[in-house]
Amino acid sequence: MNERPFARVIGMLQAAGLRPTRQRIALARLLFDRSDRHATAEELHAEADEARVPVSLATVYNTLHQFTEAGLLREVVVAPGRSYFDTNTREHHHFFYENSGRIEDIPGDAVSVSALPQLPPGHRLARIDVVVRLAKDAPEKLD
Amino acid sequence: MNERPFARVIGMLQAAGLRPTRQRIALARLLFDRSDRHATAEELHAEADEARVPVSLATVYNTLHQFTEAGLLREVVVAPGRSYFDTNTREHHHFFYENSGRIEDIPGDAVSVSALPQLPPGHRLARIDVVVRLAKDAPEKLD
DNA sequence: GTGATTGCAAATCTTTTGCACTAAA
DNA sequence: TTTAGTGCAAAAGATTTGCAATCAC
Repeated sequence: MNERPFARVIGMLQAAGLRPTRQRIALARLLFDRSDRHATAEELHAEADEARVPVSLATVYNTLHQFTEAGLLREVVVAPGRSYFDTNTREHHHFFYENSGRIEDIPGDAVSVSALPQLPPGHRLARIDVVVRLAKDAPEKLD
Repeated sequence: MNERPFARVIGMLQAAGLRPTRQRIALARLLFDRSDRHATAEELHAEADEARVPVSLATVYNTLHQFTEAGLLREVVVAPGRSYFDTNTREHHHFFYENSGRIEDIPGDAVSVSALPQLPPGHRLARIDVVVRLAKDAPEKLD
């Protein structure tokens, strides 16, 4: 196997102040080798198993949150009962396919908020999330 | 007490095709006697108990979903692990106070989406949700 | 009466936690 | 070594479901 990806990922972890352990390296590779990824903990756990890197689900959860705190991921909440973790941490928004539960980035600034409301006193803007919810169009169309 | 509210609420339920049972009437009154309400199932259940109308938590959940399907409520997802039900079903958006977990309507069209992205084929727009996430103001002013 | 609705408790699902064990520095 | 990180299994929430009892029509 080549080791370029390992090196990149190890550097990324160290830069974030996270010890590059076997499981963190494996999860980071799965997450960041593809951009604009929206993974749930469960999905990532399954992928790790398939990739022959056994990691406990608890560690997947811990790791996702550590990555999020370190700014490597962004947590996206669009559906009740589960969180998605987005490898795209730049400012952007999402399509949400209500039928399949899939999330997808809205490219570039194809959507933007036109006017900012007056913020309540004592508060600052943390982030604006725009979710464009999509339903299946016609009776016979698939997702 | 007075029975105007009962009549209004019973009519609302019947119009929605829901049999006006004691617990649905009680929950509807709690929900709709105040506008722009954002209740969680747990909160509403507690309120019902306080109002001396014992309703099981399961029924609260069922009722909230029935009301939502009937178009009387709108489910809002902003934080992992819990759903809010909004009595305002018109097009509008939300402030989310990250510290307290509170939701608040953004008045009028103080916020609006400027440009709609091209929708993926086979899909139609179900809804656009804009969440303006607020954090407590920092001691020092940043930019 | 008859079918819709409710309540309860158990079941599910996602996520978190406590703690002994293991591995990175 | 020493300390951070991991795994497991149990716990914690939030939500749902199965089914007998109850209520609206």
